[in-house]
Parts: sequence; C-alpha cells; structure tokens
Amino acid sequence: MSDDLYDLDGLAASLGATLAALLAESGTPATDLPPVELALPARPEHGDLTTNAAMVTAKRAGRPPRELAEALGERWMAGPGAALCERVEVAGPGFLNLFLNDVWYRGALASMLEAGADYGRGSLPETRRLKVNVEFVSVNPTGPLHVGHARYASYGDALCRIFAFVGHDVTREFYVNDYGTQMARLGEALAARYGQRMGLDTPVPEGGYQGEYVLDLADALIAEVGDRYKEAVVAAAPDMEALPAEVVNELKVWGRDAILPQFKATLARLRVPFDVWTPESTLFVGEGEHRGYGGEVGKALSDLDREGLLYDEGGAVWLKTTQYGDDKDRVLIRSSGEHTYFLSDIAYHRDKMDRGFAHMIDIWGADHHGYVPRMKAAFTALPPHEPDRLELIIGQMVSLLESGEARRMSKRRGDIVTVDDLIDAIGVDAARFLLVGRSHDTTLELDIDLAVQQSSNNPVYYVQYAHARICSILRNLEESGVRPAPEAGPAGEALPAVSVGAHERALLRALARFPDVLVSTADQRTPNRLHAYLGELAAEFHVFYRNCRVLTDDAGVTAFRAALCAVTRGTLASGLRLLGVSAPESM
RNA sequence: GCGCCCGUAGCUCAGCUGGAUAGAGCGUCGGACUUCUAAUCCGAGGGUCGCAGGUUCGAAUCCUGCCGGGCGCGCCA
Repeated sequence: MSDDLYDLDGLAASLGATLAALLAESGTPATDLPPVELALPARPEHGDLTTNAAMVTAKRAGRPPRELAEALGERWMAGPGAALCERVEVAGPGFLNLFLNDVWYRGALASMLEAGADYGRGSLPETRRLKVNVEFVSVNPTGPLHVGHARYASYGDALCRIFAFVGHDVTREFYVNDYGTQMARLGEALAARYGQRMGLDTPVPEGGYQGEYVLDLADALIAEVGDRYKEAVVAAAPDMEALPAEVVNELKVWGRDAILPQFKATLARLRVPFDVWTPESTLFVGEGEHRGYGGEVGKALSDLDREGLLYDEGGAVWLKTTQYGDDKDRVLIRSSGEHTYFLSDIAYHRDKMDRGFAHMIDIWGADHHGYVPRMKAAFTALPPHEPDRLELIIGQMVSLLESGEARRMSKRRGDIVTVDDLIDAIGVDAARFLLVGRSHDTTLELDIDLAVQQSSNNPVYYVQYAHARICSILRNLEESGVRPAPEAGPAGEALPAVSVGAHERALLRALARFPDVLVSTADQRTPNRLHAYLGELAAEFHVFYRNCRVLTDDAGVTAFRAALCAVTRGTLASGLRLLGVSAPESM
C-alpha cells in the first residue's frame, strides 16, 4: 500500500492506522481490521471523500458508530489530517466526511504529474502479482471470426492489458483445436467446394460447413494445387465423407493453414495480439507414451492413471470426474478409438501448469458453460490438485438484431456477421468500446444497423474528444511559450500555490480514482468498469474546460491548469490504450 | 426437469463485492460559440430497481421462493 498521503490509498491507510491505534487504546484488538475504504460522495455537502469505517467497525469496538467516527475524526485531525484537511464531519448513521484543502489537491496533482505516463502502473501490491496465463478466443480454425468472438477477444485483450499494467506477468494464449472431428468436416466441405469448382456434383455433407467462405478457400486451393485432388474427389463423389482419410487429412491441414493467418490478420486489425498459439495437434507428439498416446496427452493419461481415476467401460476410457464434483463421469477415449476434446483439454491444462503459471484463466462463451464442472474436476484431479489456480470466465452471448428482428448466427450454415464486417462498418475504436462497455456477464444485444447508424455518436468519441481537446490546448500553450507539462517534485514544491477551484477539485478527484479503478477492474475481471470510468473522467474534463480557461494572464493559474490538463491527457490515453482504443491528438 | 447467466428510465446499459435523495448515453423538449476544438456544456422530463418474503443501523446489491428471457445438460465441440 502507498504511504503517500496525496493518493487515496495513502489517505485510507493513514485513517486505518489512526483507527487501529484508537481501538487498541480501548482494548479492542486491532488485528485484521477491514481496510478503510474511501469513497467519493454523490453530494458535495458530504465532503470531498467519505468513509464508512466507523460503521464497519462499530460492532467490534462496542461503541456507537457516530461516537467512533467522531473520535476517529478528532484524532486524525490532531495528526496527519491537520495539514491536508480543512475539517471533518460526522454525518448520517456514522459516515466520516473529509473536506480536503488546497494543499492536498496540489500535492495530489504533483504526485500524478511526477508519475507521468506511469500514473496507475504497478498499482497492484507486489505480493499480489502473479505469473498468469490468459487463454481466450481459441476458435476452431474452421471459418471466419464472428462478432461473438470479437466480444471475447476485446474482453480478454483488455483484461490482459490491464493485468500487465497493474503488475501481473501476463501470457496471452490462443489454443487451436486443429485435431478433431470439426477439422475433418472442414476438410470434407473443402473437398466438396473444390469438386463443385471442378464442375462435379459434390454437395457439402449434411451438417457440414455450408458457408460461402469455403468456396473462396477452394479457389485458393485450386490456385495452389490445381487438380491434385480431382481424382480422389471424383472417386468419392457425390459423398465427400467417403474420401480416403489421407485426403481429408491433407485438406484439413491445408484449410487450417489458410484460416489461421486470417485469424491473425483479423485479430491484429482488432488490436488483439497473442504471445502463444498452441495447436492441439502438438499435444499428441513427444515423449510420454501412455495408453497409446504420446506427448502431453500421454503424460496426462499417465497422471490420471496413477491417481486411479481412469477406467474402461463399454470399450471407452472414462475419467472419474464425479470424484471432483462433476455430475457424471466423462469419456476420454471413445470406443471408436478416437480421443475426445476433453482429453486434449486436460493435456493442455497440464501443459500450462508445467510451464509454471501460478494462475490460469480460460475465457469461454456461455454456450460452453456446461463444460465447466468437468474441466474444473479434471484440473483438480491433476497434480498438484490446486483447483484455485484455474479460473473459468464465462462470457455471455452476443445476440444480433437486424432491423429489430433477432438473427441467429451459425457458422455451419455460413450465416454470420464477421469481425471484419463489424470493423468495416463502425471502425475498430467504436467496436472495441462498444464490445467492452457492457459487463461480460450480460448478453449483449447488437443491432448492426443501429450501431452503424449511431456510430458517429458512439461514446468512444466523447472520451477521445476530451483527449484531442487537451492536446489542442497543450499545443496552444506551447505556442504561447508556456511549458505544456511543468515539472514538479513529490510534494508539489514546483507547483504554484494557487487556490484550487470546485471544477479543478472535481477533476482531480476523478483522476485520483484511476489507480483504484484499475485494481478493482483487474481483480474483478471487469474492463467495463474502466470503460465507465473513462466516460466519467472525460465528463469531468469537459465541465472543467467549459468553466476554467487554461491559458490566462495569471502565470500561476496557467501553470497549475496546464499540469492538470497534462495529467488528464495522460490518464485518458492510458485508459483508452488499456481498452485497445486509440487516443487521437486531434479530431 | 436440472444447472449457469440476466431482469434497473421509452431504447441500450452502469451502479465500484451493503451506504446518504438510484445514474449515464441515445431519443424528446428548452437554452449556451466575437474567448484555448460545440464530437462540448447547462436545464427539463422520464423509475413499484421483475414480484413476494428474509437478513440489519441501512438492500438495486446478500439469502429463499416465484414469474419472465438467454444458454447449457452426448462415447459433439
């Protein structure tokens, strides 16, 4: 925790220490007190900051909350509070309201200014920082990314950016399911479309990938290999499921290698980078032979066998997930001899543990939430049996509306609105801001027509405009010979001792919240909270701008406000960047 | 039937792990540019926080039960 009294954490800690001393004096053990929390009151007459600490600890102290608040306020004002606080006030059932003075506000600004572009960085205490792996998107390479994927991509990416900024060591990972039956279906669909381009009657098999994009893939395939597969397709026609396995295999690998670069290009466009791409197929190769499987899969099977959790029944191999809370046991190897995706997933998570991640997060769509108990069970079954290291985040669905009517997407039918369509329609900034603005726990209703129609008043521009406005002011200051970002020492020595007006105070309070917003956004995995904060910060700036001219003939006031602008600009830029949104210097 | 998620202004949604008189954007109505960017600001209107209980100083928030919607419940993924 910070011991800098010019930030909110430091202030709260100071109050906490005072409260602990107070309690200790009257014989109440002051161990494991809940930390004092400072909130911003909704109403100005409730002060600049407020705390409910007295109410929270009243019961334990055996004293009425108001009396305790009174004592806390008095004692704090006799100590550290004296220099920073005009007065304190006990209100309502036992709130302690703080009325801060100009010294605190100037000190807060100086401290933010000193942090510069790093303001808010490393807000997580060192002891809470983790080596964490975040796996997200992880779409089968069988077709284009759609708007649902864009939501999880935006969410996961923002989470990763925020994690890294507050102090976690983050690895972003994309797991490529390139080894199962869905890939074989892609191979068949590709063969069918290939055949059609060759003038054959080869329909895409029932339940296969019907999308137009497979035709485009077929064209690319033909351009590359000509009629290499024509003979095989003719022999199997019209039923592509009758193709020899080697042919399907070659085609699915070709399809994967064609689609993955498209994923990467689309994700790059959406500003979602990945550090690691792990193909499922690689989990099956390498040392660790067990039950006929090599690599990570073999090792996982071996681990589970050693735990006594595997059994054979009906020609299949089962895992006793019920032992770890699942409602039924699950098949790992089907009686047909094919492995299930579940087996690969277990091996994959085992591998992630092996790679030394203290914490692993998987972000899944709500359509997979039924899979959670078994994954959790399997993870717990693996040594070292630490279920808390795996966190499964379920993102709710995106439902598409088209002129008021629900539209259901299906990749197999080929009826999808792609990520690229969305970006083409409204741009990356608007798309990212839109997708991350709602809680991941709520289904997001997206009306594309409406989104396009309203894209010019997307809230993202409100925030970006505040940033651009400040840039413009700072440019003007520079032209007028005023230093755009005055340097200052820790306690604000270099800042002029001007009085701090109501609008400046409001803006400073908003800025002071930034580190806490980042930490709670990270802790609660809710980038939408940062999104909301940026809107509020921008609003405070716009009000400040309207009421306070920066370039004045009072050098002190100008310098102070210029510093305030510089910090606001930096904070907006940081926040936008953490959501994957650009911060334009002019609009 | 069972499980997970959701139900807050006309619409889309916030509401910070329980705080003081529930907010924003869009839409509607009315104001503000000879001054650093009007993609802005100010004001008005708009609510049984799905319903009913419970927990306590205090509930949109936590618990229980209903009602309504979404998503799951395979030797598919």
